Amino acid sequence: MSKGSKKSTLSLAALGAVARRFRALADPTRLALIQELMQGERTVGALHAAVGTSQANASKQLAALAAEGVLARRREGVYAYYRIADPSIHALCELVCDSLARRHQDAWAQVAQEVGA
Amino acid sequence: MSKGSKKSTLSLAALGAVARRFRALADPTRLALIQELMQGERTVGALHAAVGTSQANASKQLAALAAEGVLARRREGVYAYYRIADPSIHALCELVCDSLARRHQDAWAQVAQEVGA
DNA sequence: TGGCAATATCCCCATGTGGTGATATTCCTA
DNA sequence: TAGGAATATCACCACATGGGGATATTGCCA
Repeated sequence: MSKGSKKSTLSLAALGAVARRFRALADPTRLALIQELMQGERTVGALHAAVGTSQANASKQLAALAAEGVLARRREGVYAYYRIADPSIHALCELVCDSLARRHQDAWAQVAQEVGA
Repeated sequence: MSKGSKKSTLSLAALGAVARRFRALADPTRLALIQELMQGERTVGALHAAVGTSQANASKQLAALAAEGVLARRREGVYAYYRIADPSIHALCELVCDSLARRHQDAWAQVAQEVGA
């Protein structure tokens, strides 16, 4: 079980940590919250209004993202301002979006080819 | 509901697709299978032995990853060879690993600072 | 201090899903 | 063609989790 010997083989614990990070991003509501935060710091109220979910759910999902280190929270009086804490989030979402776009493009091309043939 | 006017705002459907892609990577067993496949094409038998899960579960998880476009399958007689179909997987995992490593490093630094103070 | 607004937490439910054992399917070979 | 090995599928269970309503907590202001 000593993991460090091989060059890039991760232990089960490390795989679990990576999985939890991915799981934090594996929900449309949380992605919508993150997308809103791409434009800058926002309060819980503004976020739950923009995303269209309940205040309770927005607070819960934001807390989950903050617990995973994806977001950071700042208190200012009654307001709680959330912001993106992990700069890699941008690159992650871009990578996935590009991959999905290419996949859809390929699917279209294949359909066109089949129809044309 | 039509929100496509802004430049980089994704629709709910698009967010769902991105979420499903992330969800495919949000499991330690599936990540272990992918990690094994980083070294090249493998059969289901070799993968379930290397990862340490049951044959049924390995087959199910591999099928799920293939359905999401992450993996591709090739039949050769009785054997089913799986391989990584989406090249962005490497970059995705590297990004997350680097981010987690930096986070742990920062946590250590903070502990050291608190102890030293 | 009383009241209101913003946020977090608690309880509950419905659904999704990882895992397993048993079974079906498919293909090779003797 | 019969048997066996590799893979996929099915039925099922246990559990995690997204979501909502109600409520608690906190801080501001009149």
